[in-house]
Amino acid sequence: MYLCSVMGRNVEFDEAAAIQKAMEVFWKKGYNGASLRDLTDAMQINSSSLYNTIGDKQELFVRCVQHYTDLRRQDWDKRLNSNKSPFETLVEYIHEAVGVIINGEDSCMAVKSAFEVATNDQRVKDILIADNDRAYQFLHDLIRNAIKMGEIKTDEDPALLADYFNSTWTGWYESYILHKDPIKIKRMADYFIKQLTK
Amino acid sequence: MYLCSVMGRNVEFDEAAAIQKAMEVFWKKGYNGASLRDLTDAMQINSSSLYNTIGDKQELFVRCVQHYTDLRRQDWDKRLNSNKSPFETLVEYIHEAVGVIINGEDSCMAVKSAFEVATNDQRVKDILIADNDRAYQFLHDLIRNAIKMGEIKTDEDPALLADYFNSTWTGWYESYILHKDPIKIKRMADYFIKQLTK
DNA sequence: TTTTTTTTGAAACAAATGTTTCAGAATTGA
DNA sequence: TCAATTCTGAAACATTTGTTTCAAAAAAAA
Repeated sequence: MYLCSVMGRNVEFDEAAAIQKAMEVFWKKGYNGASLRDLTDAMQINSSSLYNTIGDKQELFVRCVQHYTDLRRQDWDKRLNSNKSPFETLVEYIHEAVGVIINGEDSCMAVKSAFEVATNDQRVKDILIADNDRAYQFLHDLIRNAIKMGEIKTDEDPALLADYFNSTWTGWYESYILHKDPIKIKRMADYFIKQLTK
Repeated sequence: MYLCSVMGRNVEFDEAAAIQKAMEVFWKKGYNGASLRDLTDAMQINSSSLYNTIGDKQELFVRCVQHYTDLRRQDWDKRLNSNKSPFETLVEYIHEAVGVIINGEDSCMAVKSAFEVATNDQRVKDILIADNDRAYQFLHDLIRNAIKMGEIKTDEDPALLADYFNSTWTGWYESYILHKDPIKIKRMADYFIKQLTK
């Protein structure tokens, strides 16, 4: 991708940090709502540097979405490799995820991007599909293992339950944007957990 | 709002038809993605006419979202006033809604708008809240009456179930944008109905 | 008809958009 | 050290943006 070939000056700015900053702008304002000035201001670089190293606005957005989903992947991996039981891990995840919805101020970038640009930009769509598949895998593994270990008793297909929760999830964000009602989200989360255990 | 006071020329274009056209553009491209040229081209009016009768871009968008939610309200009213039983109405609605997700090509404008602009535009947010409340009412009425008539047996709170479905709903749109898998949506819908009946 | 008021169409508006240019600064290897 | 190469900053680029202007057209009331 970037070869520090033979000679010349080195890139001055921290690319990873710049992507992080750009991601925050896109996350908040959306793809069309974020201007290049917004972005370069936050990244603290000149547009010439941006176009030299990363590329145009679309390319930058792709990188930001990729970064966003990478962070999620890391979180899921960490949780899967903990020494807690599957069901414990699942419940903890759901509760923490509710916390993210309630305390976060900008909803979920993956969801926002799916609705705003996934239909127009195939590369973004592919990244979001991969992210969604990993979310599904995460839930599916936990539910399946919880059943195997007898923590959950259900005659329902774990694949269906994973799909169902994976999508249910999105609606909680919308609900919270409109109603800003933490209790409502918590009740729905509790209901979902209850469905698993009976 | 508009008084055909005493004298002068009449408005030439059909405002309702123009709003409908503008709505379709916003629906497809989003608020920031739709330019005034896009809009006036579709509406087949000059921008001076737009600014004279309706107002600026924000005002136009508000009217379009209002129009979108009006159409939904009409649909719910019609269904509530049918001579079918509550449960029958509910199941029919869910199935038709699945059909809209699967066959429609632009997801749901209310959902897209919630994620793109509800956090920035209080007027849009208020319209979407009212719409969401009506959707809740619709589901709540049907579930409550179905229980009363013995069509549904559940020890769960109808209010919770209505909330739950009302938000679940949104995730099915995202799922379909990414995976374009009709079976997946149908299975989730069937699972939801099954939850109600047992 | 004439007068009065309003809408329309085309053009123009300033500001903002995404992107490129290029001279000079900086860093590397020789 | 010097030559070679690359990055940076500021400015400029052509478009596109949302919005306004205004003369001409149209229609209602006098």
